[in-house]
Amino acid sequence: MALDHAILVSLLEQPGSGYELARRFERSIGYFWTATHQQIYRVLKRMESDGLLDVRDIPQQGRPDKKEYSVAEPGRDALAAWLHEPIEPESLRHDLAVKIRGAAFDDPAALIREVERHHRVHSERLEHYLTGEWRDFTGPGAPAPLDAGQELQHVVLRGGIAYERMTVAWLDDVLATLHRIGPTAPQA
Amino acid sequence: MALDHAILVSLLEQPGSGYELARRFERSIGYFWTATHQQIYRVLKRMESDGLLDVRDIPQQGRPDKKEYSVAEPGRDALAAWLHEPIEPESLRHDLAVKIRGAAFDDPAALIREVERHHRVHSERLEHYLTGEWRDFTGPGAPAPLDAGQELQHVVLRGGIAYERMTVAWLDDVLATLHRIGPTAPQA
DNA sequence: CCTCCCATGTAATTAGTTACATGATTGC
DNA sequence: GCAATCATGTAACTAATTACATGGGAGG
Repeated sequence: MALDHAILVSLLEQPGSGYELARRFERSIGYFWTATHQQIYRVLKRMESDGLLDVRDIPQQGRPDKKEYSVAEPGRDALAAWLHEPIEPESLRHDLAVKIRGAAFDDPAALIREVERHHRVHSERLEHYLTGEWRDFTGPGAPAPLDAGQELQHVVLRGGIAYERMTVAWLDDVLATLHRIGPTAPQA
Repeated sequence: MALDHAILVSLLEQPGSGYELARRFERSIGYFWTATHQQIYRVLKRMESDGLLDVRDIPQQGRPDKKEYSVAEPGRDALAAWLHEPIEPESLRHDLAVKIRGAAFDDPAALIREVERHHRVHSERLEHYLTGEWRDFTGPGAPAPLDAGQELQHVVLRGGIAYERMTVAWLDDVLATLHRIGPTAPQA
């Protein structure tokens, strides 16, 4: 149920509408948690009816009206409670690794294109993160010194950067391995 | 629906019972895909009734009888089809990162214990992977040269090792950051 | 005109988690 | 006697995905 908590954190950082949250889940928060707008609207509704969130109708001109959600006191308490209870170190779910092991029973060389595609995507994400880091934390326009919240955002971003760098390097390794084993007959 | 495919790969590598699969999902396959026995039994039943798997009843003495599943021809085809279609590079779901950003609205220092615990778990996983690598691929008892399937298993394991190493290093960074910002009043 | 952006949602389905349930054997 | 391992499952619930649905405004 960490989507609830991710929403609480995001709304504490900045109140906003379901649409805005959905966009954030494609960007900053989305670096370590994903959610679609359908899911977000549903959860917002539930959390609001549970009293964890407040809503305000905001009429707009030239665009549809929107509902701005913000965290109510009980929501803040719920987040604090979650922060104080331990969570399980999560395990990966990595489709591509399943594919790579599965390739032994098919043609490993046929995977090269797919791996190259993933390599491209992760390289782009890395570039994107690095640009954001420069803009928000390490470049000349960034605040200095950073406050606690910014330090925490930065260390999370550094985690994303480390992850993407590691992944790109591993995909290089995978490609080298696929080329090395070359075209082989699938195993029985 | 990658659980289906993970099961197909695992059963191609070695036929086995639901129980055995559940154990593998705590070990080798579990490094990059998780599943509980309940889920596995349900999916096995579905895949068998869809004709993707064959079952054989194996009576045993001194232990409960078991059902040994193996991949049928249509299952092999289904796996091959999946291997040839592109998948989305997956995004992370990282609870701890949510917690770290959330700590800005609570007491960051209270997270130190939790982060240390995660650090311990990931260090242990790293050790465990390295032991397995030595046993199966790089140590004196390992086969040489490796065949294509073993090469692919090894490169996936190297990915797990790289992931754990990266994570441990990042958690060091997180701990240093938490210590640096020290005890602070939560933000508005 | 067409597409993208803003903004909201419902409905149906699939996947995953948690709790409950049984029962023999092996080792301490 | 008690806990762990082997072996199988059902039931209830929660979470996530996919498809469908609407409608105005802005920009090329």
